[in-house]
Amino acid sequence: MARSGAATIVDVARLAGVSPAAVSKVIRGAYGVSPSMRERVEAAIEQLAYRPRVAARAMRGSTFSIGIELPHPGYHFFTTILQGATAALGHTRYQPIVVPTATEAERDGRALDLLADRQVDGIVAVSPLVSPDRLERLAARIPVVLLGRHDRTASYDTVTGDDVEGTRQVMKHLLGLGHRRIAYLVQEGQAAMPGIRTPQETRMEQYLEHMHRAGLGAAARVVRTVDGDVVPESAVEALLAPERPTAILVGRHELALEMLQAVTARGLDVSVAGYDDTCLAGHPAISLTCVDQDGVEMGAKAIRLLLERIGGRTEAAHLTVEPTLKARASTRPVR
Amino acid sequence: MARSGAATIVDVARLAGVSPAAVSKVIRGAYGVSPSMRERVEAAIEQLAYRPRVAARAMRGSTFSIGIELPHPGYHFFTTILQGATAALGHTRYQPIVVPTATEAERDGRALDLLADRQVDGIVAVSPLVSPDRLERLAARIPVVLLGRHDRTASYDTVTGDDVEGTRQVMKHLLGLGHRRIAYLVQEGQAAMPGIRTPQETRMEQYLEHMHRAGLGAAARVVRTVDGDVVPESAVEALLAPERPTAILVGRHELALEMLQAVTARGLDVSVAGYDDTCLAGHPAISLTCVDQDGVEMGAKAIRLLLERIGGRTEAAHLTVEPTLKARASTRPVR
DNA sequence: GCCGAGACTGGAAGCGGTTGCGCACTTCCA
DNA sequence: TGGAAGTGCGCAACCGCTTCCAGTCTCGGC
Repeated sequence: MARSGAATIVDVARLAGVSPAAVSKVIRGAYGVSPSMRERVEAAIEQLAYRPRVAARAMRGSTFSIGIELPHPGYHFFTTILQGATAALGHTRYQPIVVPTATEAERDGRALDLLADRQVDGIVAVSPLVSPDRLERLAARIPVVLLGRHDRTASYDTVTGDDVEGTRQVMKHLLGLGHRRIAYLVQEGQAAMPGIRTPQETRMEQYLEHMHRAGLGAAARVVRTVDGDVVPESAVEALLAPERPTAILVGRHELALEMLQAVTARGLDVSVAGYDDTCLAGHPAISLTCVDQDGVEMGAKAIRLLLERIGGRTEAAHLTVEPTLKARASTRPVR
Repeated sequence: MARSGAATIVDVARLAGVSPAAVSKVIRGAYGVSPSMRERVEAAIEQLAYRPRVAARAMRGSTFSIGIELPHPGYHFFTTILQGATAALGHTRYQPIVVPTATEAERDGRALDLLADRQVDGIVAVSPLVSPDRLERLAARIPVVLLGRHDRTASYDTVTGDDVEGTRQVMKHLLGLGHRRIAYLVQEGQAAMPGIRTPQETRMEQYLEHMHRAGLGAAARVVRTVDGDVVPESAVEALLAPERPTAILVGRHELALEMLQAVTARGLDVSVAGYDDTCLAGHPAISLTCVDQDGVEMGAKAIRLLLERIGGRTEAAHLTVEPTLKARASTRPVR
């Protein structure tokens, strides 16, 4: 036994009367072990409660772990992706490890480096704000799947909600209800990253496009809010002052809930629609219309792509997940 | 350069014209390096974009990582703890890694083993359902802090919400509003683990205690629901049938929201109070009365205890976080 | 001028696994 | 019966970093 008290592969080998190399083969299910040896080794492993150390394996072999980079664990949509991913990993030999990017400073991809330092076998990243060339460099060494990126590259795979279609649906819905003065609320910092097309940016562009096509280009109005959880009073005022829109489309779920609250609190008849669904959007007391992206599906697809890459696929894959509009009480016909 | 393309400590040493041992000392900030050597080494590190591999460090030294075991990332309260923990880790040299326990099967502590296999320097676990002796064994090897455990042991630290005080406050609130027929809704599987005192169990006991003391022992009524996110129709029926209580206390936030929804949908005048606060509980359209536990504070305290342990403390510490009652519209005076 | 203390620095031995390769032993076919 | 092919297993060399320890160099005090 080593000093730490835990058994090593040598202890197992000694007890089973075989070489450490043989034990290694057994635990990896590698070729070239007789049933009798396997049996003895497995008994020894059991008896010593042996567990291979990930670090030692990583020195030469594989860590059998998938790194998931998750910004802002408090956002419901992101945890949905996480659920899908961990579920998809369930019956494989790979383990998920999550690195939360808590601070703003880490959003630049530092968290991805941390995962690379851990020599994970693949990375699922939800970071929309990392520069493409940084990702290129990373993907050259480790399989990487990006979620929600609209840039297509050969070096990493992507899984993206169809923001064009989602925006089309919700705009059609609002226009169909008779709305003409429709505003768009977007999170600052999400709409203007050079070289990166974030989902919120795409949605905003599509919003403008649809307004234009409906002959409402002059009525289009984009309000930006700071990067954070709350809609500042100034943005609310900007939107709800007289000459206000009759409907507001919001780029991110949490902000939509806030906006809806602000509208309700003022007793105004302004429709609000958002992106991403949660159980609370469906709560009768809230009933927020939104474009539902299937996060579980997205997480699962990301893992599938990653495992394919690890399995040897070299050409890039780009998957799209179709959103569905959940029309609820927060959007009403214009009076 | 190694085959993987990334620089190793030897590459840095060669470029800087020093020994690998010297580089190691520089990156660890260890004693015994001259300013001039440090300078050269740092330049070489910069030039090669060198990053030490966690696995190799783990072989002899420390991984500088803290493992956080997080059940059910979708529950808001848990992610709050995570936020507090990662924030507290912010300016240390330690990195958080999160292992989500997605499936029911993993709740028995398997996730803790996975963290141990990674040789993390410490573990924060939110798992209420792991047996104490399993934790003892783990804590003998690695510093462990448990959240929300009411069992006090010498081998691991705990951070716990004061469930006695929290229940006292909400019961006083309900009794003060004139409620007499108060029921308690608890998640099955949380209230009857041998040898483990879960928060929900403690709250239930306190509820019964307060009912008794108020001379309402006969009116006390505990309804159990299955272990999951939804309150099954049967439990709702059991609670809301004629002869129903005038107030319902719920052991977990998500269930309280559901229960409130069921009550509202039926147009009944039944007060509902829950545990844990979220921004949505405070949403005017929902306005759920609840006992607010400061998850950020709990996460931060857990990290502080862990760092103390890593720093050498040997005697156990048990911290309590005081909850505060957020009285809202979901609890009203009994008619 | 010598010596001991103190400040740096590097050599080499691990840490616990994996892997390439060779050896011994069987089996198969001519 | 001989040799080729195949199977099962172990030796030893890593993987990249840390740590122990010994060696060198400097410097001040006697």
